[in-house]
Amino acid sequence: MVATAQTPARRAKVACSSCNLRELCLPVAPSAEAFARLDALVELRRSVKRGSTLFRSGDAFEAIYAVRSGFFKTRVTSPDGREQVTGFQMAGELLGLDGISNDAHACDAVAIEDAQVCVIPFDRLERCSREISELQRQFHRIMSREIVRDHGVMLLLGSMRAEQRLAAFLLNLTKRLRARGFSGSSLVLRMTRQEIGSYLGLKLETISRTFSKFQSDGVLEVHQRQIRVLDAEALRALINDC
Amino acid sequence: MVATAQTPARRAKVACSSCNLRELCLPVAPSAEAFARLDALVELRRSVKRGSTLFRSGDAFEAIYAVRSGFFKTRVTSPDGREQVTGFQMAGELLGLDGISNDAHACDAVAIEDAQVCVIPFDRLERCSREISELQRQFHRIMSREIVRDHGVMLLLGSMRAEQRLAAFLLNLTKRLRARGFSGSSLVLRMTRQEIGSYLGLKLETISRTFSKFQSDGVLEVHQRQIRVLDAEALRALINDC
DNA sequence: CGGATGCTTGAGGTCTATCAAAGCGAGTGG
DNA sequence: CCACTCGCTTTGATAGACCTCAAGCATCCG
Repeated sequence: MVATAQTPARRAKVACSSCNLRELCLPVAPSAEAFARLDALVELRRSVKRGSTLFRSGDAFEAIYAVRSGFFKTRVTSPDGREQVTGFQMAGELLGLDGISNDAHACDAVAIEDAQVCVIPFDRLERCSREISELQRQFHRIMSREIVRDHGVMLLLGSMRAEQRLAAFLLNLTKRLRARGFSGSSLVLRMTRQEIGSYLGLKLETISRTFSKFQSDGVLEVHQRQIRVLDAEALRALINDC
Repeated sequence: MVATAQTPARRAKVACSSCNLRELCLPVAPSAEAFARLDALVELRRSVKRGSTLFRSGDAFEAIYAVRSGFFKTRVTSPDGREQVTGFQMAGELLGLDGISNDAHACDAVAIEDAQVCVIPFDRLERCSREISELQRQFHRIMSREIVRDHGVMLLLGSMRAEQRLAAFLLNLTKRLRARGFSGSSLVLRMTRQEIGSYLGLKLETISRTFSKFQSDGVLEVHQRQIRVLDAEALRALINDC
């Protein structure tokens, strides 16, 4: 591992007010005055090399993180080593909310490609959100959105079959990519079949087979991790019909 | 439906400071001054008859609710009518956090036995938590705990088999009952096999069969909804060993 | 008492997991 | 530059867990 791989800090100029992700991220500031205060929120950035962790279950909770670039997965592990991917995070999304409850992180956050995050010290965020009610509201919204998202995953895991799960996964992914200015019909998966499978409660072979089926049905074009969505409507129909 | 079934309000004297659930609930107030302010948080109580809803998906979000007595389930429903129970809530637990994200509730909360809740208007809670940092922190802890809990359910749904799921469910239930002063070795289920099954991603027949297996293994004694845990260690072993 | 609701149990079917082998692609070192 | 290796993916054959369908039983309540 190279020395720079884990560089914990980089004193680059950090300013939420001029960040092109601010529409998607934590700080929705209404007034100029609020924005000025917000810029003090983020202390520094941190780079995380592909394959290494931003934090691990059990680590002391100090800060939450906003993904600036790259891609993460979060996972929980049971005592006996069962592993479950609980989510994939891309630019503008927050990591670490699980740590608040016990002052210690409850999952691992692993970069699945080289990434950079903004470090938001949590005590500072709480202090700030006591003074800027819009920030407080936005933070609450984001936590709530995470809860709603998790409920959606529970619905998926509890009641859908393999094809429906993968369809839902792809539609969710393309929606988030589209929100970031990508086409949404053509995408490169950043995660392995195994990671997708873990997230969806399926085995990697099942993911692979389902991709193949979608391809032979003319719904997708699949070349390894290169995916082209040919018939998004068919994916949507899978979920909404029976 | 009876007129009293949906009685929206009851102007009983409501005071968190003298509530016997305060250890489990939202308001952990450190100072007497803080407690005085907290008592203004809860506006009123509301009774919910068994089978009727506290709120439904789509309802405008105004308040969160603390269960004072009774038992709730929350459920999400997909467009095509698939239903997933996302949780069971007992005294001292909060309901409605899902509504913050969109100013509208994202799930249904159904009383599965006659219940009473404290209504906590959300704007008031936010205002209050801007002034009492301990309340703010506690509220954040509770939201975070909900996220961590959901991740645990995802692990369960994504990687456990029927026996393990039911074992985990029972252990969770007895733990929460014990925290409320009940024995934990003997309990009465408030929910049907179907509701348990929905929560665990299984069919009611599978729940029934698994109960029967636990009984023939000498782990449980089952008489309909009357459950006696004979060998909690065996349940724990099911989850922790492969 | 009789109907409604929920629970139990059986038999057979389906979906997904498991095990196994081969193919592809990217990166490495000779 | 090519051969090699390693990680990831694809595909097949088989097995197992859970679902589906169906019937009968228990419990509650008007």
